[in-house]
Amino acid sequence: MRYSDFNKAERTRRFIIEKAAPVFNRKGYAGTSLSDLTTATGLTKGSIYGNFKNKDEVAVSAFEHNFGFIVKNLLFNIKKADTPLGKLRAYPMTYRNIYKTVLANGGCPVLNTAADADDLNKDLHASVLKGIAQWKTGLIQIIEKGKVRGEITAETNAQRVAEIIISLVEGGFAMAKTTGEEGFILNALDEVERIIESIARA
Amino acid sequence: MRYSDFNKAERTRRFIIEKAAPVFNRKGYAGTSLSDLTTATGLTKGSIYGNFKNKDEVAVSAFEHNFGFIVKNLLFNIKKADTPLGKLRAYPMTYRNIYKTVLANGGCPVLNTAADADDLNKDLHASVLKGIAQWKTGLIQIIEKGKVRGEITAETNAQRVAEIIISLVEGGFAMAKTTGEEGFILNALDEVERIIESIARA
DNA sequence: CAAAAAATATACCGATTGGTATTTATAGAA
DNA sequence: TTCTATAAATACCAATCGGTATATTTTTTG
Repeated sequence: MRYSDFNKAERTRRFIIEKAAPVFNRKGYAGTSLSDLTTATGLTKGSIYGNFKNKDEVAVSAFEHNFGFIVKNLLFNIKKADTPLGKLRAYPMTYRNIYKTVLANGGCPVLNTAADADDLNKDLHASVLKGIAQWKTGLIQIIEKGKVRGEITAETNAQRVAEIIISLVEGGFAMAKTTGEEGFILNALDEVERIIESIARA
Repeated sequence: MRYSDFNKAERTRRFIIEKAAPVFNRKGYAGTSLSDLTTATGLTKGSIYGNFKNKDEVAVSAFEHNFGFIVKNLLFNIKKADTPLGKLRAYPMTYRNIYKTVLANGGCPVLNTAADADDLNKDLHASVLKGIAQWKTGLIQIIEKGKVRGEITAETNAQRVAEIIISLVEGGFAMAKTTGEEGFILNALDEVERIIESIARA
């Protein structure tokens, strides 16, 4: 599946998304202007509007691109593990692998987009909600399977643990990005790992 | 210290900050326009620019106002407690008291402002950094005092615990606000309390 | 390679942006 | 209560905003 497998329009569309993604992630939806996009891509407004309906559509595509990068890495490591506990450990492991890249591109897209899209862009907000729900459901399903298989203690409240893990990772990313101190995300990931071991059956 | 204790300019300045604070917190720096501010206050641009140098100054003042609300509540409860452990417990306790108000005003100002100010507004970013540093230092000092007094185990890494607590609270607020599910912040606060008890000497 | 189709660039639109001089209204001091 | 200082409203500015119609290239197809 090389670039040449697609026609010009599709190639340009992908090119625009790739270039726009880090800009939206850093400057936010309202903070990113069309001229930011023409600068980032080297293309003109006409070209962008020939491939996207409007700025909203570019923003949603950019978010999905950023989110997709994280999901792709997560799935790769989750699939490699063959037990629920192993799959659960794949989450903090994956974030350890990619956190530098994520921070270099402006932080976690889920949190960044969530923070500024709530009141400004309904499509973008819906896309973020879908991402969070997907993340949470994935965690819950693995934990529940772990309980069934006896790897995880029966008293474990899967939803609760899932929400705590998500909050830790998002908060850790946000604080690490804002302060420039990687310790925030690294300590958060340590804590996620500690929580996972604490619900594992001895 | 009533409103009438201040001259007209000071009263108007405070009035503008009060009205602008929730708008900036919800729409972000770039997403809030001058016309948003004139709508929110019922005043004209001339009046706003008569009391503030520019939009940046209104934004910084609004952030400090929002942050001040949280700090005020925190300090009240911290002062009431007379032991380090009690003061530490005052943090999650305070957030439990005010989380509904915080969410109703658009979420935690630290996270909201951090998320969109990083690349757009240096003054605002500096103000957020100061707030986070203040929060973290406060936690560390209480934990260290707890270690000296023997209330908290000597092995406790104060900075680590402080960063985890902050990440949990910020992440919990962000996810609760975005999804509308209070469970995120409530579970995060539960976990903060569990962490505090886990470093308390038996 | 030529013609048709599709993609990109150019030039423009009204509306809104942050910001400022200037005028009018109000508050505070005598 | 009058005068003066100050605060707020009005009217304006150039620049930029998101978006579009049209012209020009560049692909793609026969």
